[in-house]
Amino acid sequence: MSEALIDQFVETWGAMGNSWGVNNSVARVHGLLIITDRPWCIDELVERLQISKSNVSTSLKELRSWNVVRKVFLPGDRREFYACEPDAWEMLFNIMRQRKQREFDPILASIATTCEQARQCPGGIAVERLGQMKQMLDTFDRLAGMAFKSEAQIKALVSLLPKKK
Amino acid sequence: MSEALIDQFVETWGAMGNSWGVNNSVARVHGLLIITDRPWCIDELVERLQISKSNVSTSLKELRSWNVVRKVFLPGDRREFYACEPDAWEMLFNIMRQRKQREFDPILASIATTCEQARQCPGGIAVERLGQMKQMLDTFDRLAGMAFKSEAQIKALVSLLPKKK
DNA sequence: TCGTTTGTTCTGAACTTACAGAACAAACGA
DNA sequence: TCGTTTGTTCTGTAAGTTCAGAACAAACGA
Repeated sequence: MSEALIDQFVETWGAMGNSWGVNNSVARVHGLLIITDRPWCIDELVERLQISKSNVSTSLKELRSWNVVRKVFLPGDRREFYACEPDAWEMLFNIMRQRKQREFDPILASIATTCEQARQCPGGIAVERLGQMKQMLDTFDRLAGMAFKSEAQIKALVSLLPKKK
Repeated sequence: MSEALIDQFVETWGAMGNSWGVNNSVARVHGLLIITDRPWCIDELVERLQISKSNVSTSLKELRSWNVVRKVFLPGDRREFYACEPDAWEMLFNIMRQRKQREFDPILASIATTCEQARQCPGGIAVERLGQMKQMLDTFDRLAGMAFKSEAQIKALVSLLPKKK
């Protein structure tokens, strides 16, 4: 019975991954590690999720690159086990940090360059609009920087929010 | 010369779309509308971006569904023109609202259900962990709700942030 | 040393997505 | 009315992604 609930969560997490550009297998592996809250080795994951070993292997590599999963060595077992980051907020922050670095920073840099060049030679370009965009992205950048630097405060702040409904 | 700068921005915006799960053509059309800050009709877009009319048409439809582009009628011209939302922050908020609705809310609902069911029958599932996840998503939900309700305040707040660097 | 266990990377087939061009539909003017 | 302009939807192909299985590599014990 509870197996079905696990599946339910794993599939939901997979769907979440899908809408956020994360490969389905990657998200499913992650979901399983989250919901069972214990280390799994590759073959167990293959068996449980019914996907190939290569797929599991690359998915775990990906998850480690996001700092949301780490290797765990269990005494007396040669196999490598994998466990997910135990703190949900920490997990979220790790993902956001990585995404920002990989997907946001280069774009901000590129737009800053364009903005600089446009100042010299306007032409058909809407310099004002470009500036507005740049300013918005800068603000985003600053906010993210602040949040990542004072994670603890953010979490504390969040915990003070009025409770649901 | 400035044409090249426009291209530069359009490609950057396209890349941004890519990393956030938005189709490249859609993002490029959007980028062009943003950076030139004037209404374009379909054939102009076809000509300028060198993509097919069908592609432009569906891209515009998509952009309208995100509330970031709207039809504009120019007096004395039968054609439909398209212009993007003039305020960058408004644009961002519109996108976030839509994405939350489409991609976040259903998942939160699904996890809430799982959470409820798990309370009744724990089994192999880590109820505590599931609760933690749910709580995090709830917080996110609440934050978003607050932000969307008091958009003006958020913008005001943001404008008070210490300036860059 | 060699065989076994464990994990990673490569390869091609299956599936999915993107998109140009064709077909179609609607609005307008003659 | 019919032809022209404008815009949308359909269809087949091309391009890209995903993933199982095969090949490979490394670590360990005998």
